[in-house]
Amino acid sequence: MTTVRLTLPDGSHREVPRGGTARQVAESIGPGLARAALAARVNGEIRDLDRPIDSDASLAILTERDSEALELLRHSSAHVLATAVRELFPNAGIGFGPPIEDGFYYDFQVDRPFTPEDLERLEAKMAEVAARDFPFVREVVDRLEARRRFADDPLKLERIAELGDHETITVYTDGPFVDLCRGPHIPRTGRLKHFKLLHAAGAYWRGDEKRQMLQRIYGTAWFKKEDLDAYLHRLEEARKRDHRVLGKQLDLFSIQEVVGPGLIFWHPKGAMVKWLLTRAVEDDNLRSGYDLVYTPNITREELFKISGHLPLYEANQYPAMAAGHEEAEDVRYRVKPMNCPMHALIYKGQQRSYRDLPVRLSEVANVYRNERSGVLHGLLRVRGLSMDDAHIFCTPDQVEDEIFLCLDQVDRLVRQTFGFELDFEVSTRPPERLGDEATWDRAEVTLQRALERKNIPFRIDAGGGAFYGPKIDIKFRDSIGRLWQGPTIQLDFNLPDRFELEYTGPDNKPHRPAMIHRALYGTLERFTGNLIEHFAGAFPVWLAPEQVRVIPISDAQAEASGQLADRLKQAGFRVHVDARNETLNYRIREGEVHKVPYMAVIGQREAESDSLALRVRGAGKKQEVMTVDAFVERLGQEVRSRSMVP
RNA sequence: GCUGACGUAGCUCAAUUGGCAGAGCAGCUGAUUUGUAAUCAGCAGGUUAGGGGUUCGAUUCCCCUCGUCAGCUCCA
Repeated sequence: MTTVRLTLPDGSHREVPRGGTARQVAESIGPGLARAALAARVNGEIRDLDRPIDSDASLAILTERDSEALELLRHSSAHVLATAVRELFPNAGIGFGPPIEDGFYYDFQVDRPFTPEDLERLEAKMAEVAARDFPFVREVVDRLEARRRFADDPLKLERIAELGDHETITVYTDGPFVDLCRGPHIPRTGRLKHFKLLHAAGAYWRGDEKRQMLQRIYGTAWFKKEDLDAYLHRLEEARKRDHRVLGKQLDLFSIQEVVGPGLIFWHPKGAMVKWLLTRAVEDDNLRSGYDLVYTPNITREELFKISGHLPLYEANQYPAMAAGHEEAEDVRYRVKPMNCPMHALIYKGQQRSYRDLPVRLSEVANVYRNERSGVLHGLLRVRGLSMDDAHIFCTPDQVEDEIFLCLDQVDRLVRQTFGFELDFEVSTRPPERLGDEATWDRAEVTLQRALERKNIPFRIDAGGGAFYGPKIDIKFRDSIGRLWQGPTIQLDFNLPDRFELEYTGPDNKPHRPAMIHRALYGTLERFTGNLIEHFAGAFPVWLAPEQVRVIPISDAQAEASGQLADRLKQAGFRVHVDARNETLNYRIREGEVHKVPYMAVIGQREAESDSLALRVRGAGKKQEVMTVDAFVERLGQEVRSRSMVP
């Protein structure tokens, strides 16, 4: 009898008969490991514990301590969910059921959508399936057999038809349920103990909105009860930092039903944050060699025909408006969804020499996009956007340097200033696009090479580019982990053609410039929303709408408090006095709840000594008494350096 | 846009099988003059998102519209 030699992670070796399993190895090491074993990593590939091993290999036994095991648990949980669904809804069609971050989902084709009561029943049924401790059994089948087994399930048949001829088709059985699945799985359903079904929602089959809508059930699963509880608690906590909740509590912004969804009212405090952010980016732009421009909010729609926005972007634009009084009736206007055509016109307005390039035009501009109603989301997805937009016109061989400049700005203004972790993605050509293939090839390569030269890791989002060019997208996470695109750097070799932009080269001949669209924050709306969640509403002092709240202990210090506030205002700080007829405790609490960075408490001692008792946000009772001059010095330093305090 | 859930005072939430719409906070008035996270009392606050229907009677049941939330699709 032949054996295979297995190398364990500690470098030791085990021999098992050819066709032996990882489970046997685990058993030979010890009963504890045998009980804990969930799967195996064989030559780097995760496999079922009971899958035979046919040749010498490296082998690691996976237990719940391995992160891969959690993914397996969730994938198996999805199968258990499907098992439960088939028990209660025998006719349900079975779609996809993958593990996802923190959980899993499964898509079903059912006669009616799932109700919250259905989810309760399904959860109970899942517990039952888990308790019966069915083994997950892997089986290799040929195409004919696969078709036969899933003959009554068109969704599965569609997937079988897509599998290549050389691909191994496997099915997994747990108790009464059989699924077409690549695996691997945990050994038995009994390992599933701590799970919860979270919600149901519609989801298009194959992610295609032209196809039928299936019903998706989301759930979460963990090895330990503490982990499940901690996760559910984390979801609750996240709700508290939701920018829509904080926006109301801190009176930053509102959205008014009479005016319409996706249109933001910036209240005084939110407007201050937005203004400070705008100043910061304009400041950086001017220092980085950009010029500032302002362009119209509406235009004859001819402009968007030239640019190609019509008809390619028309679904996202507001419909045309009738002509002004003195113009012919067939002249129609559009509100602008983007600034690029406007900036292209400024470029085109004069003869440009290669000596003038790059021309960098920046504008924090309001644009309006008719986003579909279901996608709107607080500040993170709106219809009226303030873009910190800019367009760079340069020679083709300046492109890479200009992209470096943009990446440096993003690093300085976004990563360093706010401590955001950045997540880079290159989005390539979409199905609906302008321009020829060679141009797209060149543009996509340019972007990737720029990131590689900067040693910035990135992912590829195939087909995610704009209609006029590929882009580097940079994403943020919101309070519950959803990704939102912030900064974007987009290459465009198409608009220069459509507007026939030119510069005169050293050869005294006309050349076509390249064009880069770029936004550092993305939009002020989305960026501010992300910032609110990032700081949980507690802005660093340079960004806080109210930096200092002066609190007299009693009426006797009201005048001294007013004078202190005036001095601080003269020094350029944002200050309010809270001399309301309330207890000191009440006013301190208000200041903390409203997340004011500093409270300056003025009692008799302070009033007499030109000093203040400083209470720092979040630091509790620990107060510091200092002179007014010392405080002004400290505050000024913190604001100038945009330091992340308190 | 699609699927589902939801919409009660400025905010957070109650209201039994369809039977007079309520509380806390915020607001206003008064008392209190406070040394670091909610002083006390009184007053006021509503076309129950909007419209239609069923009913003796609708916050409650049905239909339509608008909006919000979650997900899908789309996107900064």
